[in-house]
Amino acid sequence: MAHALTIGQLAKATGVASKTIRYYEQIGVLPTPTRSAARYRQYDQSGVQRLRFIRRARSLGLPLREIKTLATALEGGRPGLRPRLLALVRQQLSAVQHQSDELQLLQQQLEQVLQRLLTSPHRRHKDGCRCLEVEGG
Amino acid sequence: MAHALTIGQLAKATGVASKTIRYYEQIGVLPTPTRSAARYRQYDQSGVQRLRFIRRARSLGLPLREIKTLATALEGGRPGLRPRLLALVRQQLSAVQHQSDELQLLQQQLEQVLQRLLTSPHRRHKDGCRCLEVEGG
DNA sequence: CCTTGACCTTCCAGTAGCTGGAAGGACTAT
DNA sequence: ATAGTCCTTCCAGCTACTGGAAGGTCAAGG
Repeated sequence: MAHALTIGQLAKATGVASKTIRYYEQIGVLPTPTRSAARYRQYDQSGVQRLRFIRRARSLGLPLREIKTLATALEGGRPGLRPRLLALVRQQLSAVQHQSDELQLLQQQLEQVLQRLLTSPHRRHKDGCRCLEVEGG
Repeated sequence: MAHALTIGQLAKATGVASKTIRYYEQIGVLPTPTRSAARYRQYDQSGVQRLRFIRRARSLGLPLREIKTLATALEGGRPGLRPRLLALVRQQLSAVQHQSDELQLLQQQLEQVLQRLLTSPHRRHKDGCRCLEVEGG
């Protein structure tokens, strides 16, 4: 095979650790590649493409379970990919917005705690430590 | 023992599942409680306090490993608690801010993908699917 | 006394997405 | 031949729980 990549070369080309690539294969997110005589994995450009797709999806926060479905549909050129992807992205977007709200609340609470720790006198905590208490917590 | 709570009652009082309480005990975040003749766990008000402290810390995103240290120091009334707590909270705050930035970027990327999915024509993906590509991704 | 149902006990296993390490084979350069 | 770096497999661990099986306990009702 011309231009066949070993797992290490694929790892370098994509910035994904070899371990992670094997793991993706193990759980079926990546297809099993061909092997050399010495049982080394051999990848080509389509392997690079697929791995890049997976990482983009991961970086958007999609779970591997979903990515597996998507990537398989993609490989097979099956229809219904776009609606599924659309639904997933929308869902992910609202999850992210929710998470963002939570994180903002968390930040406020942490700032509150920080202020209290900095300003309140050094009193003993006999009745349980209230030093982490927050409004609405 | 007067006012001894079973694990289920503690669970109700704090809103933490019994399973989780046993888990906290198992990893040493909660101390081993006294037992009744039938080996039922017996909790008192200090158990409630400590569990509440743990949940507040968890809700601030602190890892159980750190909480274990804090809670133990708290129990023993050991000094150096405040500086440690202060450091942890500051650290957590900056982690949260970082996460918040990432989340915001993620949101933009998702919106970008969503727009593309909605507006671009339905073309075939022969050279790998670029439908998830984003600026700076 | 016996049963029913809700509680409690322990232990084992699984979740998500990797990461680390051990033990051994393969390839390259000297 | 040997050193060093790659590759292989498998097993274990991480976080913070959660689910389930198999069995003991307790209070109430018939």
